[in-house]
Amino acid sequence: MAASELDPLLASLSAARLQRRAVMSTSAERAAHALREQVTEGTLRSGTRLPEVRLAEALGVSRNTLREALSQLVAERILVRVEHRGVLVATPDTAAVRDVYAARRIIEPAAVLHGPAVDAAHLDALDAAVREGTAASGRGDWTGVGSANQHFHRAVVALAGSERLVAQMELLLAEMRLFFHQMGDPEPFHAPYLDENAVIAGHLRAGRREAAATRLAAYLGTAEEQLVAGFGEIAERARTTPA
Amino acid sequence: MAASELDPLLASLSAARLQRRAVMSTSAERAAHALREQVTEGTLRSGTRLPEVRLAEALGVSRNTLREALSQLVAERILVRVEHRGVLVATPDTAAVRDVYAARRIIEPAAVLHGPAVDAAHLDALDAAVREGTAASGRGDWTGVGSANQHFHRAVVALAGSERLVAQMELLLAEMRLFFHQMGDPEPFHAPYLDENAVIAGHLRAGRREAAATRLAAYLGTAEEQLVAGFGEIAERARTTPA
DNA sequence: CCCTACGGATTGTTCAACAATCCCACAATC
DNA sequence: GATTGTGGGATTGTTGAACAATCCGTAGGG
Repeated sequence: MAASELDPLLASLSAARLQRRAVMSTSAERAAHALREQVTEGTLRSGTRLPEVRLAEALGVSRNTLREALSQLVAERILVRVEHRGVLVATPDTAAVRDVYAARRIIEPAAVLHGPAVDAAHLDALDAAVREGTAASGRGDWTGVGSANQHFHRAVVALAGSERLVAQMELLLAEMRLFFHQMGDPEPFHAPYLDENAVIAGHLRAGRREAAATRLAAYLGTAEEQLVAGFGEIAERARTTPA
Repeated sequence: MAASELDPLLASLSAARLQRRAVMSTSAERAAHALREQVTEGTLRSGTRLPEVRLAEALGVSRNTLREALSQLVAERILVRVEHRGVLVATPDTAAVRDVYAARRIIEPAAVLHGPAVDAAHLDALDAAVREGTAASGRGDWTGVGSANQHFHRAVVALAGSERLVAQMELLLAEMRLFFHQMGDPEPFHAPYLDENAVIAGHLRAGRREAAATRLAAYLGTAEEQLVAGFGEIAERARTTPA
């Protein structure tokens, strides 16, 4: 009947409505988004307390609404809540680095090896992230390189074909931003991996999954050790120069 | 109506609230815990709406506190929030099953193969879960078998040595409970896997990681197909008997 | 130097209210 | 008869103010 003519239109309309909803969202989500950005950009540094009243005023929302936003970020491990003391920006330690990398070493190589969704779209996403990284590197924009790296690893996990796995990976990657912000000079933690990403993307495009997986696994191992060493230096400095 | 269906539940919730007060810290967490339990136990079925005022009264907390709890459960994918319509118990579909299993097929075999934490404590946890399952099966307690199964797979992922990965796995397993509650007869979805769990635990205790991993991967494949078939039947029934 | 009491600040939680939005039933229209 | 307005009621999103519980720094007292 005429309904079949109408169906695609109806579908596009309802899709547009959902999208508008997702963009506008509720004020709690907007507040959470703003805070998350401040933390991942490094404007809010690890350990800073977030007093509810002042923060609520600054964000233009009520305290109750703010608390919903804070709870969400606590669930994402970006913030930490201490009872009757408030929420603070999480301060990762060596154990956090080891834990995150233990998870990544399970997920990422397995996605590369066994992911069922190695198709054109996902390969293009990988290449796009690689290009984004080299472009940012050319500008000396190391924060940009960090974002590009994040996009690369999200694209890697997307090969598994699971929205949920990607969402969980994004939590790990957001926590990684906290790691980097604790390092002094970001360049040595990002620069060496630009070429690695390109090589891995090339392997995958050529169908050499095992090569890509082993390269990625090695990559994750050295990156972890480098970060742990960085945290060791921080601890050393804190020990020798007490407040 | 849905109201009369909800009432006895509300009563039981308010009864349990005194019990938990001493154990858990904040009342938002207590409320979230109580609700999560009701959903995973199957008392609250998929699709039921959770009106804020009545639920807040039943749990003995204010509406604002309840909203914090609901937000947390929404983040866990146990509940779904529709703007201006409220939160409902999530109703998974075939896509959700496929997505969850895509994630599990990445994480679990990799944890078995490459997990660095295959020590006595973790092997004991596996065996304990196996015993818990056979015991529950002996009582004909299929909900108990489901819990034991959940514990088994949590123990499998714990081999990876990452708290965060275990936490993420627990979200997937909680969502699995929703799948099972939509199936009519739980037995065929739990019984076949008791022996499999025992075999896998045995392989791991003997150091045969590859054998354990391949067995686990096959296991996950058949379980997924079985669940998808179950959901197909539900859809079929809904199509042939319209409301 | 250690302990303790005290006061201010912050959180945990509640309550009451209002606008925005959705749902449903009913009337009006073609 | 099916489709389209059109209230009215219920529910959510959000706010503001309030109070008790708890923490933290500080000032005395031993």
